[in-house]
Amino acid sequence: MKRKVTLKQIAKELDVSISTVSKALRNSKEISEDTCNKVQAFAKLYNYRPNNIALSLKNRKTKTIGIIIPEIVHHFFSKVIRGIELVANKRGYNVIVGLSNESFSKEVINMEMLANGSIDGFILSISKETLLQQDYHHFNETINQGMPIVMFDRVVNEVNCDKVIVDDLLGSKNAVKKLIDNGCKNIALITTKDYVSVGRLRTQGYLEALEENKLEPQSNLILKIVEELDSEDHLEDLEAEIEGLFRGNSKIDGVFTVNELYALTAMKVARKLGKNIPEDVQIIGFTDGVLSKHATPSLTTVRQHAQQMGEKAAELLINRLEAEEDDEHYKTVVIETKIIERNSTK
Amino acid sequence: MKRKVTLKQIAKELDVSISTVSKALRNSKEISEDTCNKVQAFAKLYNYRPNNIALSLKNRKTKTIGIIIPEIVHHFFSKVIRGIELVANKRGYNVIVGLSNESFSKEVINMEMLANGSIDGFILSISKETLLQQDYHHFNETINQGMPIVMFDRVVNEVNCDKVIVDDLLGSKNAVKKLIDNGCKNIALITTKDYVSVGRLRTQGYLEALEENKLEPQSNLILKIVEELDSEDHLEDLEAEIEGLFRGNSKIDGVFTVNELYALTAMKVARKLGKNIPEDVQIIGFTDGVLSKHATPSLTTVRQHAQQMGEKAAELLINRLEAEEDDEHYKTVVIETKIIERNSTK
DNA sequence: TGTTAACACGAAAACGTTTTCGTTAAGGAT
DNA sequence: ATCCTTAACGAAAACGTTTTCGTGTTAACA
Repeated sequence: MKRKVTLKQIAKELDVSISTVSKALRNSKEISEDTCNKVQAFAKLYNYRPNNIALSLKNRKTKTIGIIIPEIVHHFFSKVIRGIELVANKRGYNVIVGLSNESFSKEVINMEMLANGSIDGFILSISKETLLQQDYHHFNETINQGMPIVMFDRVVNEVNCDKVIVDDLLGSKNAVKKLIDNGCKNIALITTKDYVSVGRLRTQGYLEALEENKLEPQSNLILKIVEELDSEDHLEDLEAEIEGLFRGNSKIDGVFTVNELYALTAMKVARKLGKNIPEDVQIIGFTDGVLSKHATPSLTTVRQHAQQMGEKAAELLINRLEAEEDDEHYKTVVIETKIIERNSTK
Repeated sequence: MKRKVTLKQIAKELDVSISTVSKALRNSKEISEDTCNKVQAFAKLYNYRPNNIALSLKNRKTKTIGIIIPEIVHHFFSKVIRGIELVANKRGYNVIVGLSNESFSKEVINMEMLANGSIDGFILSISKETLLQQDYHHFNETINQGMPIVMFDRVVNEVNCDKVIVDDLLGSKNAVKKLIDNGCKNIALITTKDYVSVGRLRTQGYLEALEENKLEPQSNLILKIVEELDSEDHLEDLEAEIEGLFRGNSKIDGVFTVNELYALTAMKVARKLGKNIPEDVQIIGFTDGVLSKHATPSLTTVRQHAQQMGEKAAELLINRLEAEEDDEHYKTVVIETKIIERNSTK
């Protein structure tokens, strides 16, 4: 087992100084061609690679991006990571991942672990608990220490930084419009509680679409799911809630949901109640994940371009990291959504 | 914007030496109580945190684990990551992710980037291209340089290291046995080409189950899909292939597939051909992902316990990293599979 | 012969820690 | 008055780089 070889060892072996070795490897013209060749040959032979940690310490930058997301077993977030990784690697950066698991304290701890020199900047999406508590001091402190942050998807006005978001409002509005254009008169909304910003915005899009089409919003058509039911373990409860919605309103002929799972469950319930999709009820879900494409019938969805979001976020961060002077002007990039028509709508 | 404060700055400010500050912060009894308090108060005020990079350089360990996986937008791999992250964080390690994208060269490059000091050890699953080329020198070189590797799922005998695998053979065998017990006489297999080790093993399990039950394997019941059709973009081609399988053999009453997607597609095709599931055809898929649970009918699967695999892999790696003397004896941990019965079987 | 310039290289600082090994002064023992 | 111990602290090395600034040698030139 041969340990990694260092400049010092090469220097000793070749009986020159460390500086000479370093310069020779970088083809400095201070060093004679002879010595250069000798050093390079030796380095190649022993497979010399500069130690990243030493370089990081010296350069005061790590060429590493920290990602904090609430959950990784999730199509949307893993696609974002892929996008980040793609451009990060292309530009010579590594990516280090922390999971907040939707918990405030894990988010804080993870950020603290990484902020102490391990990374150059953050790309993150805020955990639900943090959104609920509205405590954003850890973000602002990090930024104050000179470490840039780019937020995506779940963002917040209280923090001044670059952001990448989907146009939740417009995306939802267009989806609901589509249902209206397709002839739906009684469109139900299945959404989350309002403190999740994306839930709130998508709800707003729903309402605006109704309003623009002179449809009266009816409170008994709107179902706000408490977050506990989101987990895979409470599918029956979720199903029961949605069944309640349908039973309470037999005229429902369209459903818009803020995520895939709600949409699939709604389809399941509708079928169970003897309704045909899309003939009797048309359904559109926000978030285009794996489930939608393979559902029966396949689900019409609002695609978010998750990978593109990741790419954009990485670009914003790296540009800022490599900018000469720091730009106090923070951008918010809006990624357009797109309706993917499948078989759950006419 | 206040930059991160260092020992040197504290020392200067308090007019003591760097050593004194360092010791005071660690409550060394070499330092008077008075000085200790003063230093600690100052450090707290300025929110001093030791620089991880400097510590890494000094200690010659980074407390960071490198993960290389072929693909992150994949339920199985993201669950493994979650498992790794879980125990890594618990034991004070961070996790840095590299994606090989199933490419040999990206795998090599990613490993080289991380191996030069950024991490203490690897957890990885081999890319398809690497498996195809059977070139494992980068793994062995890494290990030779003293950096431990733990492989999971896609492993290979040519590399001597700790491994965590699912019992693909037994899992498949049991699944096929179940189909046989349920009355199936003509069981089709939809698998991948043999160079993917898991595909090969699962195929073998299928064959053994048949053999043990005195059923003759029929080559026209076995469909080996070329990897290109795996992607989401070639769903129709995949469908066509599977339809060919069914049309070529109308007596098929059971199907075992090596992944979820094949299973779902098989269900789709069967339905299209007027067959009822599970009455006419029963289906079991390997890999218990999101699709299975939400399919219609829901899919009976072989669960792999991906998160548990990640946890185990992380344990193995960290134990080795923190072991006093290095143990030349490498373990292979086998994670038991479990059949999750749903509605695609009787 | 003396001055200068080019060449080839080395010493040392710096990045931020921790730790070993002094060093100084005070105080007690003899 | 001398010796020894102890408390409290500082200097310096080490981790592995890069880079700035010497420095010595040689050759060219007046």
